[in-house]
Amino acid sequence: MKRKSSAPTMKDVAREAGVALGTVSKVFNGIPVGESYRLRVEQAAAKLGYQVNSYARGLKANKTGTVALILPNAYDPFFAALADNICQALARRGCRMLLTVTGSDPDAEQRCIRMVEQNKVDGIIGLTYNPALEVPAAIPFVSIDRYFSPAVPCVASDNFGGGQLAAEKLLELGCKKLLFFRIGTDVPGEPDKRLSGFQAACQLHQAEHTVLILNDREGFEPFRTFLGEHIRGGKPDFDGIFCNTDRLAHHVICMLQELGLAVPGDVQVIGFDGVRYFGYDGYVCSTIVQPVAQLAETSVNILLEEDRSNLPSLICLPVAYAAGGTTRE
Amino acid sequence: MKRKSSAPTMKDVAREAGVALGTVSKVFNGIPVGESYRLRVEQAAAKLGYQVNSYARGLKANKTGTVALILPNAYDPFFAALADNICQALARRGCRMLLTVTGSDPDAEQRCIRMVEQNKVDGIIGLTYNPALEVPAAIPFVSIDRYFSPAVPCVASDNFGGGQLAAEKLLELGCKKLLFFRIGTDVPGEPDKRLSGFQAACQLHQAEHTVLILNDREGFEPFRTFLGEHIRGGKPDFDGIFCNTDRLAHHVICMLQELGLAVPGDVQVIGFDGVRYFGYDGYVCSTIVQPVAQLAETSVNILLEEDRSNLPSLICLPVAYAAGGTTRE
DNA sequence: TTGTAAGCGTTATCAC
DNA sequence: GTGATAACGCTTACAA
Repeated sequence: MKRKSSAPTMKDVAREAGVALGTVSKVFNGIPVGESYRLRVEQAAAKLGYQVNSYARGLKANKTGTVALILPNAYDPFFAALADNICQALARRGCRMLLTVTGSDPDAEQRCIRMVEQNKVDGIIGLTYNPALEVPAAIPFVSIDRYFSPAVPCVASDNFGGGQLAAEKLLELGCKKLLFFRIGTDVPGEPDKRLSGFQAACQLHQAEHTVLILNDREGFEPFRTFLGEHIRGGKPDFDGIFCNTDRLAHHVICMLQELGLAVPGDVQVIGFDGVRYFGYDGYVCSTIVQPVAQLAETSVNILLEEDRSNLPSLICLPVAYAAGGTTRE
Repeated sequence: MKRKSSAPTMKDVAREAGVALGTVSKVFNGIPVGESYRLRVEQAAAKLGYQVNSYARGLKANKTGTVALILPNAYDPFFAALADNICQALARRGCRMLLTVTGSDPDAEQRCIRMVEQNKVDGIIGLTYNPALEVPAAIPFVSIDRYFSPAVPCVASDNFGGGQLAAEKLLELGCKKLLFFRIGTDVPGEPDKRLSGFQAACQLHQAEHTVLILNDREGFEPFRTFLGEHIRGGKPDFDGIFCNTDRLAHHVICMLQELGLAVPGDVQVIGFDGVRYFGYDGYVCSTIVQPVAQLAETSVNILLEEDRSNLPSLICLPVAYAAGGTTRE
C-alpha cells in the first residue's frame, strides 16, 4: 500500500528509486543525469504510475502547456473544423487546448477571456465579435478573422483573393450578370473583404453585378423576395451568385429551386468556407475553400512564437476554388 | 509601478488593501469576512486587475475546475454538437473544458487520457473506441455511447428505442419491406442496439426485413452494389431503409437517386443522429434525433456528482423522430 | 473575526 | 553529477 490514496508525487518516486528529489525532477526535464540514476528513476516512476503534475509545474515555471481557444460555438462546421485542427496543431507542439464557446455574446466573450486568464494559459486564440474586446496584454493573443490592432496578430484567409476568385470563376463559367449576397454581423472583420475582392474583379472584367447585404437579425427571407422580384417569365435577371458563406449559398440554392430555377442550369452559385457534408464528405456547394489546416497551424505557430517582438499584424492564407455541383464544369 | 511585470498576486492585493493574506483568500472563497474588509479587498483587487491563479489553487485544493473531453474528432457534426453542449453545460457549473481529439486511434486515446491525467482535471468525459482503454480509477470518468463496466457510468441515447421507433415509423408510413444498413467500427458500443431495436419492432409487427452490416474500411460501395442488385425493372425489392447514421443515410439517398429511384417516393429513408445542415438549420434527412443537450447535461451532472458511491452504470436518454424530407408525411 | 504559518508538487539555485 | 533548500500563489488550520 502506498501512502494516502492520492496520486504519486516526485517525492514518492525519489524514495522508491532511492535518489534525491532534485534528481527526479531533472530526469523529467531532460536535464542530463547519471545513466544508472536515470534508469532507477524511470523504473520507479513506471512502477508507481507517476505523472508530473502540470499545475505544480505551471505554478513554478509560469508555463502551463495549455492554450485557450475562444469560439462563438463549436457546432458550426467551419468553427468545428477550426477547433479540430487547432487541437491537433497544439497537440503536435505538446500543448493542450481549453475550448470555450461564447454564443457570439460580447459579454460572454469578455468573460471567457477573464476565465482563461485565471487559468494561466500560455496563450489565447480567439475568433470573436466583440468590437470592444479587451485582450490582456500579458498573454499572447492571436485573432482569427478579425483585425484588432498592429499589436494583435490576426490570421485569416485571403478573403479579398477569395472574392476575386469567385467572381472570376463565375465569369469564366459563362456568367454575365452577377449577384453578391451577404448576411452576417455588423462587427467589421476580415470576411468583409470578400465583397471588396468580388467587386474588384467585376470592375476589372467590366462585369455587371448587384450587391445585397443583410444583417443577421433580418433572416434569409429578404433574399427570397429579392430573387423572386428578379425573375421574369421564369428566367432570372442574373446567372451567377456569389454568397458570403456556404450556409447562405445553401439557403439560396434551396430558394432558387423553390422558385423553379435550376442550379447550376439557370443560375450558378458559389459559396465561401469549404463546408463539407458531415465534416469530411463532399462539398455542400461549389465554394471558395478556406485553408482551415493552415489557418490552425499558422495561428498556433504565431501564438507559440518565442520572440514576440516582431510579429506580423496580419497574415492572409491562400484560398482555393472547389467545384461542388452548383457550378457548370 | 508594481513590482515585476507579472500578474498581481494575493499578496499584492493584501498589501494594497492593507489586510492580511488570509483575509484576501477568504473574500475570494466566499468565506464570511468583515464587511469593510471585504470592500477594501474587492476594491484593491479591481484596481490591480487581480485574478486568482487557478493552478495555485488547484495545487492546494486538489480541484481545478477543469474537465477533459476526449472525442474521436471535433468536425463530425454529432461530435461537434456534443462538444458545444458539454462546453456549455460545464460553463454553467463554473468549469472549463479541455478538449482532446484522438482520430479514433486507440493509442492516441490512451495518450490523451495520460495527458489529461497530468493536468489534474476534475473528471474525464470520453467517447472512445479503444476496447482495452485503461481509465484511471482515481479520476471520475463518464463514457458516452460505450459501456465499460458497472464502475464506469455510461451515458447514451436510447438506441434500442430509436431502432424500434425507426422501424415503426417506416411501417406506419406504409413501408412493407424494410432494410437495415449499418457501417462502422467493430468495437462494440451502445449504438449496436439500434439494430436490436429495429429487429424487435419488425418481429413484433411481423415485417419483412433485411440487414446489411459493413465495416468502416469496406467503404460505402457494397451498399450501392446491394441496392443495384435489388432493383428489378426500375422498382426496388424494398420500400423503407433505416440507416445506422445520418451520414450513411445521406450516402444511401444519393445512391438511390443515382439508381433512378425517388426518395421518399419510391423508397423512404430514416437515419440516426439528428444531424442538421450547418449545425442548426434543417435536418439532413428524416432521422432519429439524439438528445445532444441532455446527453451533455447528464454526462456533466454524473461526472460532477459529489457522492460517487452510488452512480448508475448506464443511462439511456429518449430519442425522437423528426421528419426531414426523406419520408412521406 | 483576523492574522500567521505550514504545506500542496515542482523547479531552480546552490553548495557538496 | 548530485542533493538539500527556497520559492511559486494559494488554502487552511490554528493562534491571536
